Amino acid sequence: MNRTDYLQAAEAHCERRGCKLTALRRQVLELVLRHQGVVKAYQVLADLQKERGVAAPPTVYRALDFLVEQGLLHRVDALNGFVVCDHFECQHESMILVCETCGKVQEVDVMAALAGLHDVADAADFTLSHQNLTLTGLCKACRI
Amino acid sequence: MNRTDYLQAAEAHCERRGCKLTALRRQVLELVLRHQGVVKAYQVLADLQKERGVAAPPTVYRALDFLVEQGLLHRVDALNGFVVCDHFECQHESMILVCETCGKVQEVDVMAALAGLHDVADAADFTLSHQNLTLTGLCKACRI
DNA sequence: TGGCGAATGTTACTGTATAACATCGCGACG
DNA sequence: CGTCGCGATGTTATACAGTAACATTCGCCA
Ligand SMILES: [Zn+2]
Ligand SMILES: [Zn+2]
Ligand SMILES: [Zn+2]
Ligand SMILES: [Zn+2]
Repeated sequence: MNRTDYLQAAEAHCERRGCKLTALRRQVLELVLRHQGVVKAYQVLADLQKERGVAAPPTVYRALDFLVEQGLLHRVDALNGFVVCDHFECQHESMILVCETCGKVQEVDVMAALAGLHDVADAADFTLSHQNLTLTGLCKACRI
Repeated sequence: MNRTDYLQAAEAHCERRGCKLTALRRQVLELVLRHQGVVKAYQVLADLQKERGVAAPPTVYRALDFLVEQGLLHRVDALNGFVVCDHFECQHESMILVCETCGKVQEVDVMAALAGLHDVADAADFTLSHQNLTLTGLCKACRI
């Protein structure tokens, strides 16, 4: 899916969910899309300032929070960052693989594998919510 | 295992690994042990200041980093915090369950369940390192 | 047109983490 | 005994991350 299609789909997605991808939110989403991999809030803020002169942290945090809420981005706790989700339409829990060497990030589907974790949690009398797991390791290129 | 035994075991553990649980590191570990559940670095810093007057962030961060390195603590990224590991002797990957309501934390053993995640990562040409997963949900008490 | 609620702007602050450099303490070695 | 080296700790300053609180604007609807 190219960037334009993505943004259009994202807008429709928000619409369906009863909220609006405003100009600002869209702009922030575009800025995140321009990077590959994880982006930090203050990087987005800097980019935003380049485009519109002034901008303060709450502006970008509010937009990022919104986008995460809508499932367009995932937050990556281990890196204090955000990644674009390219299958926000389907209901899923995210599993994000972060290469320790090059920092590259990929999201994989993990529904099945999570079953095992749910079992373990059940055994501990704990009800899991939706997860956003970040796993670290080595990507193909860096494994050599 | 009571606190004294724990500290003694921790010291031996470090010794075996070729490094030393110095007085400062031991003091920080004790401070973490005094809390149940997740502790934040700046909480430890405040406690440390109460005990020895002055202390700056690097002092406590260095000690915490050391303890994590030795496997005595796990870092909980999602909360910017740390928890004591009470089975640091055995080789394990941690899975930490955090209740979204009361904030209570428990670590469970998860070796088996991780097999599924390793399979998924393999399929994505990714070699997992040791993991420190944080899963959120509701604990027994808060599920009602 | 006026009023309401959501979104955004603005200021100021709290919390989290690290860089860089100074100093200390202690064992190895001549 | 010095003194060299090195790991641990102290100190200062700053970078990075996130939020509270309040002001203002904007778009929609009565
Ligand atoms: Zn996703
Ligand atoms: Zn890599
Ligand atoms: Zn553990
Ligand atoms: Zn609970």
